Amino acid sequence: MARRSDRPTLRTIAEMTGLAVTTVSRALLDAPQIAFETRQRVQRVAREIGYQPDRAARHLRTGRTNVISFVLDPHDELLGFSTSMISGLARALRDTQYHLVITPHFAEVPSIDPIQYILRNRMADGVVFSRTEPKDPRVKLLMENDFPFVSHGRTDLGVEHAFVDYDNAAFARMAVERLVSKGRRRLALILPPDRFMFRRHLRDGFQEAVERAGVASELPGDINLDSNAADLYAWLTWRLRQPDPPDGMVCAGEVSALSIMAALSDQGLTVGRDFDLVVKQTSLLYDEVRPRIDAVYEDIAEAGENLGRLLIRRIAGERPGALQLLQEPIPRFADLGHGTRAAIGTHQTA
Amino acid sequence: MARRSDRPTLRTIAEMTGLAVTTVSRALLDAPQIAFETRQRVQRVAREIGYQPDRAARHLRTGRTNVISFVLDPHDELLGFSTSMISGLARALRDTQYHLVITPHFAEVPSIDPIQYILRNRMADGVVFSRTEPKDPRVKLLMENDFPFVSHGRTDLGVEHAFVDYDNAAFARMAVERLVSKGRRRLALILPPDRFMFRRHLRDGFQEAVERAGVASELPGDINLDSNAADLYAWLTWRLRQPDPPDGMVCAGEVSALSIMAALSDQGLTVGRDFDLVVKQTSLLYDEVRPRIDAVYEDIAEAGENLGRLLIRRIAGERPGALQLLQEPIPRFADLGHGTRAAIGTHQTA
DNA sequence: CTATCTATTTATAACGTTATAAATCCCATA
DNA sequence: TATGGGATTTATAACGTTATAAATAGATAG
Repeated sequence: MARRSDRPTLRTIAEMTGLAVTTVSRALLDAPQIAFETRQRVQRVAREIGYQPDRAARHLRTGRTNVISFVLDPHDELLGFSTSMISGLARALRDTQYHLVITPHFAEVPSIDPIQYILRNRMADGVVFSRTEPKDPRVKLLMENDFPFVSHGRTDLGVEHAFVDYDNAAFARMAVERLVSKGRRRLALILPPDRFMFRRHLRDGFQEAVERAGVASELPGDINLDSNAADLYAWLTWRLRQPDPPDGMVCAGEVSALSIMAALSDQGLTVGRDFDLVVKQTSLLYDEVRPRIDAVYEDIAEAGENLGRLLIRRIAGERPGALQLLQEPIPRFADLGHGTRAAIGTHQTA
Repeated sequence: MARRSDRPTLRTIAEMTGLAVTTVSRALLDAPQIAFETRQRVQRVAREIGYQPDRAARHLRTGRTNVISFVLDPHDELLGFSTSMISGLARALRDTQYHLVITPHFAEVPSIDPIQYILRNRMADGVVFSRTEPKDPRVKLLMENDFPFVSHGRTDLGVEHAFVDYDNAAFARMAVERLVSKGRRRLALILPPDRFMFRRHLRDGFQEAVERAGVASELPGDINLDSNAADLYAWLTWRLRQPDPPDGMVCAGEVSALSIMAALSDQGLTVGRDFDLVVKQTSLLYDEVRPRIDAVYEDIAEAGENLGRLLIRRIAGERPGALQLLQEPIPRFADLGHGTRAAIGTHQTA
């Protein structure tokens, strides 16, 4: 490891140029009151010797960490959700002063813990997190502490805060309309667990659309997107044998969609002929799945990029109310021509 | 956000107790030369007012960040590999002075970038990363800078460095022996891409075991674990129609295993009757897969925990040569009774 | 009662940076 | 030749911590 004295500091540059440390600092910060020529010279020398400002000293002096933290939820890690999110965040932070640092969160502790950790230890200047709840305690805590954040998802707290959300209600409406247009008349909806805010949006959009279309609908009681794959499979297998089984389904999770397709296939039903399914898709991996299913795409990387951009503006002091974004659903319906080959999941033998 | 003055510092405690700042610092650090009674009093006051040492000031003064960084590889994110790893690392760091911070790495940049980033910006006191290569440039760079690290995987650089690795050769031997004991006589092996070190271990173990057992073997040329799922499916479908198709297979990735099973099923082959498959498994998700397949488990969380522990000892100055660990494979063969129900993947209708 | 030692506490300085206020320089103006 | 003023540079202090050296108090020995 480079010995302490090896690392160039402002003082090194000051000695090399014969200027005062203060002048060097200001020259590098593009502060006013520095002669153009001086600035040039200082910046050139800094570049030549590979000067890198000391984060700790900066942090100590300015109170700013220049770090933005993303809370990594282990539930989100399947199928590259987090990868896309991180990739989008990094894109937003590129060419800014901010570093991206990821704070892990563990399923066994309350969701507020990583936030408290960030606040207590001054790990960052702002934070991004996912999976909001209607009365999200993280949002409460952060607002109390006047700490900048942008949540991925809305809340029902009656306070204005910065967020980026996907228009799940629009997704559900779009899905229902698609199924109805394909002649389906009894639709089921698989929802995320109770505690999440986006469950409401999905349900509201779904209800609204089925009522408008005048078709029958149902919501399984105990089965949700976080259920064990086996439970979902078992439930649907059972349900398909009951009277008036659904002939169309909306599902907001792609892993669950695989279980649904497995159950359908095992019951002798062919998707696209006896049954239709619209899935919310966040990865491109499942473009490979056969039979081809209707999907509505949610661009997580774009969400990440927007979250990053808004957070920077929030840290700069903009009003939270002005930093709210709703992402539009993008249909990738099967007949629009996506995907190419069968690979994962249930295959048709011809 | 707590105003600067709100936050208690050593000075706050010094004023409250009437002691000097230095004394307070030493009392909290459990340094020698402090009266027992003084130490008690200081620590009690610190606890009462919720004193939290300022990381930046500490870092500036001591040169230590008290941070350990894990480089998050997007390739590893599928199926909870990273979650398990992070969870194990966090377990190792609990009740130590160290914070865990995750540094993202992106597929489009060289693997050395995040390491360089950590070094340049003094992001951590030590680093853990995965997917080593025989001549891994990260290992070289870190050794040159005498920067503490433990790699997940070995290298072929001829230098002693700290690592935790899974005994992939033993896994491959175990898999071959299992297949042979089930009567298989023509075995194929699906390997990771060329550049990874563990490809060699897998191949060596496989070769050794097939030679000892005297059975036929083959390795597909262009197909590997990072191949597109569709390519693997297509290759195997083609291969099964050629002369002398394999009747047993070893696969070191669970996602690929699904494609293999899909291809087998689509060719009318039943795993367990016409064909056998041994998979290296790192998640428990696929306990649900049917037909039941033979798996050998790799405990990633345990690897993470060991990586964390060894890294702390490395930072404390222990010789790298003394910090090397090989993890033993754990068989989870189907007849040992794991898993319960069909759910994801290819299902048998009867 | 003074000198010496030990136990404990404290003053000082420094890590590298930047905010503030003060100083210097150069030139134009009176 | 002063004088004012804008442009530029610099000295000083501070962020919160800890390493080092110095100081103090109390106890023991001579």
